[in-house]
Amino acid sequence: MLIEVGERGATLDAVAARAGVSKGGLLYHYPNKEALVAALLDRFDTLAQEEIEAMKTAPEGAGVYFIKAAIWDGGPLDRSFVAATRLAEVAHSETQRRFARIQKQWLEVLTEELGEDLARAVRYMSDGLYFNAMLENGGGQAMDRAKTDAEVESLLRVLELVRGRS
Amino acid sequence: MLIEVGERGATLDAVAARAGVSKGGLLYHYPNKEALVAALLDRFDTLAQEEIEAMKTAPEGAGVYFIKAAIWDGGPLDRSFVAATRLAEVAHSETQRRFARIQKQWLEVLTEELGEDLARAVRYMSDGLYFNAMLENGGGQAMDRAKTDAEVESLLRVLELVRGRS
DNA sequence: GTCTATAAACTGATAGAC
DNA sequence: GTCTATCAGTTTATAGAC
Repeated sequence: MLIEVGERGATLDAVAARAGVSKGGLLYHYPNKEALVAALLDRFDTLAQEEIEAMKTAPEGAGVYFIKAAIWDGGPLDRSFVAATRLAEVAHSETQRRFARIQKQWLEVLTEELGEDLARAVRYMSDGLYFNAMLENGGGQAMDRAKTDAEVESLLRVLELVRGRS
Repeated sequence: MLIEVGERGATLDAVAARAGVSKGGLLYHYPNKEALVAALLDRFDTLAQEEIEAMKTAPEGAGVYFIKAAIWDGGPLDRSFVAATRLAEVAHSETQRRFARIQKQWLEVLTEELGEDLARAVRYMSDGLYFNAMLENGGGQAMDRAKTDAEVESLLRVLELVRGRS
C-alpha cells in the first residue's frame, strides 16, 4: 500500500481492505498503526542483512552484484526498501535511523572491494536506480524490464572501465 | 513544509501558520490545495529549466557542473526538487509526469557531452545524492557541508578517471 | 484582503457482540 | 479470531463578518 498509494493513502481502512479483513480484525493482529510499521521495518532489516551476506559471497564481486540487485524487480527487498523510503520521507525518525545503518553497512562491504571513491560512486548509482524506480513506479507494477536491464548494463560498463584504470 | 514534515504534515493549517496568515487567508490566494501544489510544480519547472541552460554553458562541463549542483545546499532548486519528490511519493501523478520530463532533459544534455553510458552513470549518482539528502534531511537544516563536499569530490574523481579512459 | 466559525468527510482507535 | 458500531480528533473547504 505504501508503494502504490503512498504513506497518506496507506490508512488502516485501506490496509485492512487489501488484506481482506476488517479494520477491527487488523487491529487485533497489530494493536496500533505504529506496530504495523515496526513489523515492516523488521522485515526490511532482515532482508537487508541477507543481502549483505549475499554481496560478500557473490562470485561476480560485491559491486557488480549490488548494482544488479538495485534493479526494480518487484522482489521482497525492493518492495521493503521503497516502502520504508515512503516512511522515511514523512520524517519517521526510527525509519531514518535504520536506513542510515543499512546504507553504512552496504558502503563498508563495497569499500573493501572497490576502495572509497568507487564504492561511494557505486552506492550512489544504486540509490539513483531506486530513486527512479520510486518515482516511476507509483502504480506498483514492474517497470519495463528490458529498459532497466539496458540501463544497468550501461552502469556496469562504466564500473568495469574504472576498475580497469584504478 | 513538505521538506520538513512531509506531505502528510503539510496541511493547510500548518502552511498558513508558517506563512503567517490564517487558513481562510491562505485559501483566498490559492482556492484549494491542488492550486498550491500546482504553483510549487511550476516553480520547480522554471528553476529546472534555468539549471539546464546553466549546464549547457558551464565552463567546467555539464557533467562536473551537474554533480556539484546535486549537493544539498538548501538553494531554491534543491528545495523545490525535494519538495516535489515528496509529492511524487504519494503517487501524485502530475508531479511524476513533470519529474520524468525534467530527468529526461538533464540526461540529454549530459549525453551530448559524455555519451550514453557515462551520462546515465552521472545522472544516477546525482539522483543518489538527492536520495540521501532526502533521507538524512528530514529536519530541513543544511547537511554537514564538509562531509558532502568530500563525497562529491570522490564522485568527481571517478568521473575524471572514466573520462580519461573512454 | 484577512479573519472566525462551521460544515462534511475521513482517520486512528476502542468497546463489545458473535 | 473477526466483526460492527461508535468516538474523538483532523483535514479540506465554505460562508459570511469586518
